[in-house]
This record gives sequence, C-alpha cells and structure tokens, in this order.
Amino acid sequence: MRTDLSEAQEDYLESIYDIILEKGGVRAKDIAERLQVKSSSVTVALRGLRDEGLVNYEPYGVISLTDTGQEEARRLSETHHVFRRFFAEVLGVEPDAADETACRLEHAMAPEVLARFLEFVKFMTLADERGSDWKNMFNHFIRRNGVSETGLASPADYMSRTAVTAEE
Amino acid sequence: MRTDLSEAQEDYLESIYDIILEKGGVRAKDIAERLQVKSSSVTVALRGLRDEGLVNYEPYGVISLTDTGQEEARRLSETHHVFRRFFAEVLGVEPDAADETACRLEHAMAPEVLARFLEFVKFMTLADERGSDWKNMFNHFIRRNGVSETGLASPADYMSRTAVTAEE
DNA sequence: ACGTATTGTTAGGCAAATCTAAATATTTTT
DNA sequence: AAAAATATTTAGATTTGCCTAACAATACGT
Repeated sequence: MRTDLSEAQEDYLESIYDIILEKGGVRAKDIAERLQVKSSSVTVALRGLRDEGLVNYEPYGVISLTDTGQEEARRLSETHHVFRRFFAEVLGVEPDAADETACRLEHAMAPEVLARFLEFVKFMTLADERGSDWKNMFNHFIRRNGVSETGLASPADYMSRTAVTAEE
Repeated sequence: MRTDLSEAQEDYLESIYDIILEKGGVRAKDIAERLQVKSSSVTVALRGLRDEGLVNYEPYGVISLTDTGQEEARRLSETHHVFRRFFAEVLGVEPDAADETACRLEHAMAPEVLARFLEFVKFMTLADERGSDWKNMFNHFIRRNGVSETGLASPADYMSRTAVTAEE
C-alpha cells in the first residue's frame, strides 16, 4: 500500500498536474519556478514521487503522471480551486492571499472535514445564486465592524456570548 | 526582533497556555502528553521558546510564560477556539476532528485571511442567533446530497457552474 | 531520611526538505 | 560540429523536529 504523501509531495504533484494542463508538458525547471525551490530539490522530489508510483520519471527523461498520480493530483487541484474561490469570492480576500491560503488548507484538513467544508461552500454559493443577500450583508457587516488588515480586531469578541449579543 | 515561530513552536506555546489555564501550572510531562511527543522533545522546544523570549524556563525549574509569550499564546488559543466552534457547530464535524483541524488551520492562514474568516464565523453565528434558519437549511442540504464520510462526493460539481445550477 | 518511582535532561541519531556547488547532459547558436 | 548557454543531476551540508536510551534530579511512601 502507498504511504501518505507529505505536504511537500502534494505540492509537487499538484504543480506537475497544473503545469501539464497549462502547457501540455512539464520540465523540472517549471516546477522549481512554481514552487520557488531550486531544481535540485525538484529532482529529489521527483524520485520520491516516482517511488510512490505517482509520476513517470527517469533522469533527463520526460516527466508525466501515472494514472494514480493523475487521480490524486486532480483531487488536490480541485480542492485547491474551491478553497481559492471561497476565500476570494466569499470572504473577499486578495487573490494572491486566497491562493496562498488555499494551497495550505489542502493539507490541513481531514477528509471528513474537507468534505463538509466543501458542502458548505457549495451551499453558500448556491444560496447566493438563488438570490440570497448574504454576500452583501456580510460585506456590510465587515464594513460596520472595521476589520483590521493586520490581524484580529479583538478575538475576545468571538469567545464571549455576551460580547456578541451586546453588539447591537 | 524575534523570528517567526514554527508551527511546532506555536503548538508548544499554545499547549503551555492552555494547560496553565486548566491546571494553574504546567510540567514538561503535561505538554508531552498533550502534544503526543516525548518529553525530550519538550525540553528542546522549551529551550527554543526560552531563546525567543516567550517562556521562562531553566532545567528542572518552573515553566511559565513571559508577557510576550502570554500575548502570543492567547491569540493562538482564541483563534483555535473560534475555528473549533466553526467546524463543530457550523459544519457539524465530530469534536475531535474539529479540534484537530482547528489546530492545523491556525498555522495555515495569513493574518489578513484569518481576520476575514473570523469575521465570517462571527457573522454566521450572529445570523443564527438572530433567527436565521441557515443551519437547518445547511443540514437539509447535506442530507439531501448525501455527503460521503470518506472524502469528496464529487469535486467536479463545485467547479462547473452548470452542474451546480442544474442540481435542483 | 532512604530507596524507589517519577519526571526531566542530555547525547546521539534519523528523516524530510531544503540549499550550494560542482559535474553532467541537452539544446541552441554560430 | 564546436562552443556557449541552459537544464538537470549528484554530492554534501544544513535545519527542524522528532526519536531512543542512558543519565540526573526531584518527589513520595514507609
């Protein structure tokens, strides 16, 4: 049985998948650029993924995904896209930060939580499409409360029910 | 200036904070148990946090938080609680999985995203308290769609607008 | 207060993921 | 086709965070 992928390995796998979709093929250099690492690190990573049976690779050869790798990568990539959409469109976070965060969340959620979270995003999106006004309401809510860009406005607020209910 | 904490260091710091709140004091062993590591690892971590000026510590001595450490730990701990509440109460995830996920998300979000996400949780919570029926609707939505416990039902659904709008 | 049990520390090691520098292979240019 | 430029791999080092095993300090029961 295949051992679980590390976060780094998942990032490599996803990059390979994305780059192949974008450009029809992938070289070690592309991966290095995408992930902001040296190409020597890519070589090591490719060996690892090859050993896990996820990529076809031999020194100086063409890099491609195996069927298993393709499947795994697709799952990662799509999860990534959903998260990015949530952060960008729902929360209104800057695209770059949204992407960055999506990239990290992929690895931080147990499958059970991931599944429910995705359902939630779907639910909220659907509600929006059907005319619910929650996006506007949320934006007003944020403006009214003046979220600071630099961190938490006041975390204590979320903790005490009295603070929350006293708010209006 | 202090260097950024690693995820592991943040976990140690937060544990120390929580345990002190719970029991009025903390021993290396408590931390080891909480984080499921060996106490030798705790010793090393404590040295690191001491060097960062976040905990007061000397071999065989009492462990406590400095002012800076206290502040940092409080921020982490409260963020953690908000996340856990979101996953447990909003998404309806099992308490253990909710906690586990919260623990990991703390480290995965840029401050800007974190701030907005917390606002969002606040917003949804407040809506619920004021009589919005979204929690029930979401539960019905999930039941209707039959979320699998083992992973994604079908990620492609989230990606194509046609699939989403065609759903009902 | 003495010995045992518990707790904490040190020392040494391992694995993952990265880097730099040097060597090798491939591609492009002239 | 030879030289130059580019891409890739290898080799060796570093860092982080964890481990085990052996040692040291503290606490507890009688």
